[in-house]
Amino acid sequence: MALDERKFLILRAIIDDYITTAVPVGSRTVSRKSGVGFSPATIRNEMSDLEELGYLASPHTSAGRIPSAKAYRLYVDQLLKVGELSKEETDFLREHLNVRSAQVDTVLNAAAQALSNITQYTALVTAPAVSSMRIRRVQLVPVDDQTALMIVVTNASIIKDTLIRVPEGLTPDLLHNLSETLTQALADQPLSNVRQRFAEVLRDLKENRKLFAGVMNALENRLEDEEKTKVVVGGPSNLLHYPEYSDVGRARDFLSVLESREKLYPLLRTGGSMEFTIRIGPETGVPELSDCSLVTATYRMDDQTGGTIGIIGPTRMHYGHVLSALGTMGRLLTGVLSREETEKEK
Amino acid sequence: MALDERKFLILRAIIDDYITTAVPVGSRTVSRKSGVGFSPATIRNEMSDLEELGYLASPHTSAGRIPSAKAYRLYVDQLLKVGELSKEETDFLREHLNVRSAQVDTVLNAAAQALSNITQYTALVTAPAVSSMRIRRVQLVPVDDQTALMIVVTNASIIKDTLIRVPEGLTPDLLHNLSETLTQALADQPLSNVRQRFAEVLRDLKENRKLFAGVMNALENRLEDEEKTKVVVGGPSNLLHYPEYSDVGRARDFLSVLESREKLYPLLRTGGSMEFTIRIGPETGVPELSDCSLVTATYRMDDQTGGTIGIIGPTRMHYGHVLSALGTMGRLLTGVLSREETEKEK
DNA sequence: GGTTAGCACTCGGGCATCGAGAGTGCTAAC
DNA sequence: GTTAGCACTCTCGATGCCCGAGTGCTAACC
Repeated sequence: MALDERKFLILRAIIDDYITTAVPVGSRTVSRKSGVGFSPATIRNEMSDLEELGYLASPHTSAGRIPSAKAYRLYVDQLLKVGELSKEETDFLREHLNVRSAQVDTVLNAAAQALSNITQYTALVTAPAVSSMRIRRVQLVPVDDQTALMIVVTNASIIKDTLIRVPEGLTPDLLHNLSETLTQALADQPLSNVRQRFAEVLRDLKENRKLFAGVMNALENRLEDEEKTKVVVGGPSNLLHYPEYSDVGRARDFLSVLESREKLYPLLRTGGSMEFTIRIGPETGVPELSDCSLVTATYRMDDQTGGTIGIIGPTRMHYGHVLSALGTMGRLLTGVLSREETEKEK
Repeated sequence: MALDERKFLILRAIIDDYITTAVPVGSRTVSRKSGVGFSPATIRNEMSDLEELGYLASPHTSAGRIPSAKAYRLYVDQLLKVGELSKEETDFLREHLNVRSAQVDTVLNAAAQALSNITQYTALVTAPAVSSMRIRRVQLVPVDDQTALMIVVTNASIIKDTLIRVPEGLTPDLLHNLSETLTQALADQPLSNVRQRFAEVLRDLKENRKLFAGVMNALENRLEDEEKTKVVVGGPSNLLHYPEYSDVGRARDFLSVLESREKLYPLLRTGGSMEFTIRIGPETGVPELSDCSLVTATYRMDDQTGGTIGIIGPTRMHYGHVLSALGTMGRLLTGVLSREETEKEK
């Protein structure tokens, strides 16, 4: 059975109400709402239908009804009107993102903080994917006789650094020269090409072969590590405000998901080219999050997909507001991380 | 009134019991304990005295008694026997600390993780104080025409990096030379001396004065920032297991303290030269932590005080175990961070 | 005189009871 | 097709009650 106009209307009214109150909605409540000109009895019939169709559920006989995951799905797909963020809110986000330091880490932290503040849910932010970066420079810095620090400067001034072992007797000047060679070979390459380019360099090389191979290994390992690890969480305790988490057990479960990068990270792998991804309850695939929803968006870095930002909240979250907040933040982040030479820190 | 032998005995029995059960202790329970050869009635008299002296409190008439902060104070000062960690536990800590990466960040994270695991409380770890570090190298890496990345390599391979603005037209080679000059001037200096040394370098300098001044500013700002920010938290949700936090409101308050570096950091400023600092309940000075205790210890880096590690738990925490865990971890960290050339990553 | 048994008393937690309120589903009338 | 009415169900909060745990006091005991 397709849902007719009136069912949509009623369903939306119920969801809207439930999102703000977290209390099961009864027929009287819906009937009183503006825009619905029917008596409770009529509403009841419709609600009964909606329940049968799987959009509503009753916690028990004499409570009202609450929307099911299926209802939220419908809601975000068809009923949702995404508003713009208010001027104040946009300014709030922009301001919070305007940190002195140009360190990407700091920016991401600020972003998570701002998002969690503005939504009052929990924010997740991943670092830009390495695949979206290009190498600017590779620099080897001597640390002691046998160790050097390899520093990779990418666009957006992300730094990856690793200690590598070097043959003894390499002078700073020699390392500097090696750095130049490496930089020339690798500059402006996307990181995904590194292995290949490296192989070419290696082929043309006479001396220091071993060193270069070591550098390459270190580089690759480091990048893989990095890719997997970094998720910044903002406002983890925000969700404890909501009645969904008045039970400590649930709260603990939720928080322990946030502590485990392994569970968190897959959720933030961007699913295709969509601007937004919304996962409702069970759709997250994480049992502990079965009454949470996760909304993610991506930001870009120099026209490549950069990273993911997301909000976790109860399934009855304010999807509209969250979407617009993520949208705005995505644009802001894209701007900040891509600005390159356009702006300088003081 | 001084406490006689028997009062000590009884008080310890009560505290021991309460620490493991979290349930108010009655006279019968104490009497049944091994080592106490008195009837409940006698115990009652003593308990009554202890209450009058401020060591015990009764939640209400017909519950048992619970230890006061004063009692815990006495307990840790005089009654506590600090055991050694078991072989297994020591191995556990060592193993968890044995991470591939030599990055200090990673090590600190691992330490926090291991500590929270082994104690089942919440662990705090601060990065080594900048004052305890020495500069190994200063390196300027070109990023684009007007920007360079300044990298400071310190012992324990901590990296501080900042973008600075440079005059146009500086070639990589020139920057490299500048780096050499800086390194020679600053190498092996403790960071606290930097300003002074810098001034000397600056005096002898003819060209590039401005650039050097810029570098110096950037360096100092960066260091100050760093000092204030970094606190690694391990197992924040661990405390939610305890009945003290069966109320979500308390849990939220606690967690929000962990989220605020401002409240957290002062707690970890090491108070003097003590090996351990124990702050019980109100002694923390943070209202939200009034029924928590905080135990901290320090680790060293190259014979300087490095940073702080700490455990937050309920006031009825297993002080003995926590102390030995912190002691062991402190030694391990000191070892790892000071090993310098003694070991290399694969 | 310190120690202990006995006993009356107190208090909170658990449990059943009860009524109020909210909401439903059904039927019959509009 | 819509609505009013009504009986029914279920939760929630309040009330009262009992039980157990624990205390404090007194008097007896060693």
